[in-house]
Amino acid sequence: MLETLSTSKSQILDAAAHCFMTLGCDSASIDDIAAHLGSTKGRIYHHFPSKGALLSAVQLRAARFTYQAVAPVVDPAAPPADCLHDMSRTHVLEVLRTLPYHKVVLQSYASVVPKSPTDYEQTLRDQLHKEQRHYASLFLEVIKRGIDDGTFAHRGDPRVAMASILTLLNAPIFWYQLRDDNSEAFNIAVADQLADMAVASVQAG
Amino acid sequence: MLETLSTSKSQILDAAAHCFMTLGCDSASIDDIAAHLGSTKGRIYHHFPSKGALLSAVQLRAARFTYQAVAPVVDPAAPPADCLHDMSRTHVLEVLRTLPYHKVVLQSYASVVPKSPTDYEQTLRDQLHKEQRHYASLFLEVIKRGIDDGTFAHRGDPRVAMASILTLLNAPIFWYQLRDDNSEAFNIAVADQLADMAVASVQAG
Amino acid sequence: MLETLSTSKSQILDAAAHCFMTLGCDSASIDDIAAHLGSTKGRIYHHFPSKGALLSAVQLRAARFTYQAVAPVVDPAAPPADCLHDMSRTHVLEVLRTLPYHKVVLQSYASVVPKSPTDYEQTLRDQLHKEQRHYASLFLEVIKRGIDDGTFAHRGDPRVAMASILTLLNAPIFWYQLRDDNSEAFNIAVADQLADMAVASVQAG
Amino acid sequence: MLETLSTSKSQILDAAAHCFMTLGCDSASIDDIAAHLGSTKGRIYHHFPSKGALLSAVQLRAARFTYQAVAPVVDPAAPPADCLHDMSRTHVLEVLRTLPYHKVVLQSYASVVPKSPTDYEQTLRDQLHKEQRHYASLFLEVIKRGIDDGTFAHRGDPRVAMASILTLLNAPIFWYQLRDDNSEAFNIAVADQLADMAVASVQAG
DNA sequence: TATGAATGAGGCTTCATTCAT
DNA sequence: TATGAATGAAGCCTCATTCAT
Repeated sequence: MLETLSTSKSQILDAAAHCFMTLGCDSASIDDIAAHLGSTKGRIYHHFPSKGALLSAVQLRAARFTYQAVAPVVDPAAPPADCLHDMSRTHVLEVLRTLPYHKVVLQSYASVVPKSPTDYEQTLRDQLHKEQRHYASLFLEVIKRGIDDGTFAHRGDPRVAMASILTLLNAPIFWYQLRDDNSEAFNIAVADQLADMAVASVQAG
Repeated sequence: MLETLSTSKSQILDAAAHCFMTLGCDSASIDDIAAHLGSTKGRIYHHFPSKGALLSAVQLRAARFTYQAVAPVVDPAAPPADCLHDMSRTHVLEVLRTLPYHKVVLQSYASVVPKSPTDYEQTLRDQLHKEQRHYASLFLEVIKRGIDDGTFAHRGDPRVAMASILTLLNAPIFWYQLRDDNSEAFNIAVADQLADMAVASVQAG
Repeated sequence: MLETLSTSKSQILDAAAHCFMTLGCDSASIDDIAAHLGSTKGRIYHHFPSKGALLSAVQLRAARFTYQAVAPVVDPAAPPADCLHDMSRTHVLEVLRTLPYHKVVLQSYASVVPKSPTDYEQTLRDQLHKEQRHYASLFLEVIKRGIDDGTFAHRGDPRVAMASILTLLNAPIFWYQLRDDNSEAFNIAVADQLADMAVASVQAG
Repeated sequence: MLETLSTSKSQILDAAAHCFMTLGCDSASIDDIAAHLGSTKGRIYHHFPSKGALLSAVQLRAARFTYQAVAPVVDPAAPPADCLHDMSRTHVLEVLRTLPYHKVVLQSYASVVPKSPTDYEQTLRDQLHKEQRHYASLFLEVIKRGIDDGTFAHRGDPRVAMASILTLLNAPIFWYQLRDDNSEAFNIAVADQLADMAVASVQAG
């Protein structure tokens, strides 16, 4: 399931993520991506059967970036508030590190099903949604645990809380600008501030 | 500045918002919108000079929906926590009421500058950004006021807090499904839960 | 045949000639002409049944401008060289005076039959060609007279000579720029130079 | 600068020249040209980025046809009258040989700047004007030489004389009909008559 | 594996024209 | 007489995709 990617495939995915981010998923053409790679589109079509498949591959990689970063810090034995804080902080840092991929995911969250997806593309999309749900469940579990032990307030639907926290943690996708002078210290400060807010937003009064 | 729209223009905007939401800003074609209207695209081009201008008009309307709902409940004399709660609750309710428009705004937040915008389109986009900044400043002011009087915690940059809260309040855009059975009670429950979380996320520990 | 035009019609023709000249016969739209008039296209359609009819009316007026200027100076009793010189000089001066109209004629000389002309439009075009042939015959007659009496050289086909001379006299259409500082003296100098060249080009060596 | 064209590009240019000539620069559609080629418009857009670029390429080729024919007969050592006669005769013969291309040039002389030219299109147009000016200078030089040595009359501006002669030599573009029975003898007769007229038009009385 | 030519469907836009008022 | 809304046909151009090499 988590097969490693060839160098060529990985290069193509980076270029695709960059172009999808910069120009938009729909506006970026296969030619744009090929130009960014310094080759022709034939190369892309040898590795990915269609534009939709390429897009899904980018989104899948984005999901796996955060999963692989956050999963190790999940600790069912730790106090829920501490655990949620660690997970949140790690999530934000990873999102900032691999921003283009997550900007692409955002665009497709907003958008909708393609007009006529291939079977293969549909399979990829199903796989993506499955992994996204699994990742979200990591956050849902810790929140439920906190509600059960009284750490977190019991307000409305826990799934709404989870979705809202994940959205809050993704907020930098909207305003963070990739620059050369983005110091690691700045990223950490942002991650800490958002993790604090995330925990506070569900903490019992 | 807030000129009223002719009936024909307003109908076109509603249809455009619906199609942009359903099919995506890029995928939705002018023909799709015309078909939804039951007329020809000539009608659309008689009122809007380009697809980009139509999109900007939808986004501008979205910004004005929330502004006109929230501005009246801003009360500089009220305690910051109460004020922020009222504003948040009102914001969420208005977003749920006019969801298609805000889904469109989300998509264009994610996306990027069009490849070659007209001068006129650029003007519309500038106007939109100006009104969006003005709206955001309403939230920034109350947050600053709360930090100053000790109600809210002083964590990092207040602008990051403001942006994160607005993103959190917009979270239903990602998961809320328009249905016939969406009771007003459900909307109010969601709005209360999110307003609670928003205030808690910045409240002093 | 030479019915006088109403003021409104004449204004429309001037605007049309200006737009056709500036933007090109095909590129200039009825809206462009209406905008130049400061009204809407309805006004144009009240006076001219179609764009083709409007174009033909402009061309017809151009033909009549030169005819009405040159016809009076045709003098079958004068020496052919003198007569041709007077006609040529007068032609050039009139062309410079009513340049927009003649630029339009040039464009349609170059271009070709419209794809599907109306009967009415075809009638207008036939009328135009008839008047153009009649005007050309004035020049052909004096050239033939000069060849007969030995003033002019007998080289090849007299009709080729006539066509070439008319083209030479119209040459300023290609390079003359309408400006505020085009003095009458300048126009006269150009007219004299071209009339000299025209006569010399056929004069017996 | 004078790169050779691929076979495919050259075929496309021939078809374009023919269609532009037959139907007019504006009326001829890319589909018309593709139909004339027996292929799809995709093929044309693979080689030329826009209709304007295609038009400019045709015009550039026209300019180079006459330049490459006339440049070899320019002889600064020859008597001006002889030199001008040879150049004129050669020009006319070449124009008759490659008539479609020159009819296209005529149309665009008459017409005007496109409404919103691309940078690339503007570059092509500048290149064209540069080569046209250079070609015209060949004629201007010999005329000046004739005026200096007394062969040619000194009437007005030499540049007006040059422009008028070139226009006179291009006159057949207006009336010459491409037919199967256009004998070479006929072309030569026309070229001789026009060259005679051209030289006579500037000869000292 | 990669390229360059070619296709064909579809989208945006323009515009002459008509019509109700 | 003039306007403003609306239509429908057509044109330019883009682009994902295929194929021969």
